[in-house]
Amino acid sequence: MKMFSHKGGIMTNNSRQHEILDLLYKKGKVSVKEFSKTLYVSEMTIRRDLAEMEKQGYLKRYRGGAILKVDFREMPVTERFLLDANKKKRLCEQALPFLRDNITIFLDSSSTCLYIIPHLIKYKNITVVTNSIKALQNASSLHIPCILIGGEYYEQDMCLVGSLAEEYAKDLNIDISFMTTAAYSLDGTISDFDLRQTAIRKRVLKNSKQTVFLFEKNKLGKKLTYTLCRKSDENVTILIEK
Amino acid sequence: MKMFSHKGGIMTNNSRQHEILDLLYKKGKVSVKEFSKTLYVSEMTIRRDLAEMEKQGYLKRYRGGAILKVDFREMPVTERFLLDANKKKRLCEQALPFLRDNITIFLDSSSTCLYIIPHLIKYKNITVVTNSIKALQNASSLHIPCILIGGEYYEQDMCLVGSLAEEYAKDLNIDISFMTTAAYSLDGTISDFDLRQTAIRKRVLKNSKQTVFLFEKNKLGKKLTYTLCRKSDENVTILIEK
DNA sequence: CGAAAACATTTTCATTTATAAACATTTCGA
DNA sequence: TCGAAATGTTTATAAATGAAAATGTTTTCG
Repeated sequence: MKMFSHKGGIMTNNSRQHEILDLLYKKGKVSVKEFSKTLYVSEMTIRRDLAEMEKQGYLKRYRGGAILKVDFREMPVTERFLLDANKKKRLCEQALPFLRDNITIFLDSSSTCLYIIPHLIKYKNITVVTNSIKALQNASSLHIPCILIGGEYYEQDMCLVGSLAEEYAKDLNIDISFMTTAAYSLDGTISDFDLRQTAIRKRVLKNSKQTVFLFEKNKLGKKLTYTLCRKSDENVTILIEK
Repeated sequence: MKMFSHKGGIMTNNSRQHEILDLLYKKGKVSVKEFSKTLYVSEMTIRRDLAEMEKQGYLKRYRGGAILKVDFREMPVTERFLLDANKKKRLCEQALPFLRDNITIFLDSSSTCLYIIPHLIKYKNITVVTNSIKALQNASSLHIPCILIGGEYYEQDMCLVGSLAEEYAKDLNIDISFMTTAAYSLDGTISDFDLRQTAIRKRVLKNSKQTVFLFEKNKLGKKLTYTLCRKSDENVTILIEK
């Protein structure tokens, strides 16, 4: 009974299982009943899917349903997480048209970029490059191949920065980078208050064919100490929360 | 391997227990009544959850409710970490004489090496270099400066390996490395079954002034596919569980 | 202080609910 | 059209739950 191939560890050709994951990412936690009603299949079929997906590490079952497989200490399933989560999720949906098969993407250490990850399983042969431990763990839990940029650990942001990280990033060639910073001003300047984060983003940007910035509304109209780049720069795309 | 039965296992099984933890995070201390009303289950069910979660060390019960455990952050990260914890702790104590102020040490991705970390706070100005996400997080949570070697992520061992990692490791100079492998044979050969792990250890060893190996008894008398080094090599010290 | 009242917890048991296994049916590609 | 895979249905088994009774703990007040 080979329901779907497992090439490269990525779930490539079972659309219902994709929908199960999408639903899970939308709600954090979904019951077998709800899956069954939403996807118009019997509960038994859902259970079979869940069993298989759990075995492959895509999610965690609990009696009655399934729950996202994330480190719950970092990301509580309830309340706060789910609140801004919806905003960020919607913002990230604007980034989807940039995704395609067979590319290497960079995700920075912002929490926003985490919401791109669940969509990646729909594509074949995507490699994630990141300096973020959370992005690493989330992507890897979906069996997406990951490359981590090393360096000094910056605990607060759970990411790697510093001259070592910049050095390491030099050798990596990225198709599309996804990033956020803390400020996007009216005149099109993208800036941040953190020197080291800006430095590594700058380095990655230089090595990326294309860079997509994702800004929530509260980042607009500000200009901070360190400039990363400008709206008008080559290969820079800006997406703003609607 | 015994998967998660409802008692004794990791609690990712039960989504209500996540919510209990979330609530506790928010309020610090919550009564059984409040849990019951908030989560729409009987007090009896809450008590059963609390009992189970207390047994697993996630919280402390008191008459009428529960309190978040202060040392929650120091909790065992995985089941494997817990396995033979005392043995590993004792083994690591043999490594303590090698520690001193103002050095850079390497810790590999074995669970054994994690037990060295708590001792590091006694010294001034120790920097940890590692390719292990767990070592990174544990050391960093004690405010020990950490440098992570980047590379391809190997989810199973939560560490970074591959040619990139080896490349990165080239530039790092280590005073003392602490490592384990899966086999130490009678003729003094240190070997392992994992090619990529062996490769990165080999690279680090080459850049270390001194390397200390830690072996549990069950690693003795075996020889596996890939040789890392020999007992007789320069600057290699071997410590064996007593 | 000490007994009774008030309350919390544990134990036990019946009920509900979820799951998996076995079997039947449908779907879809060769 | 045939056969295998996917899905649905039925049934037994197992697990979770809540109610009630028994036990244990704290509080109150004479």
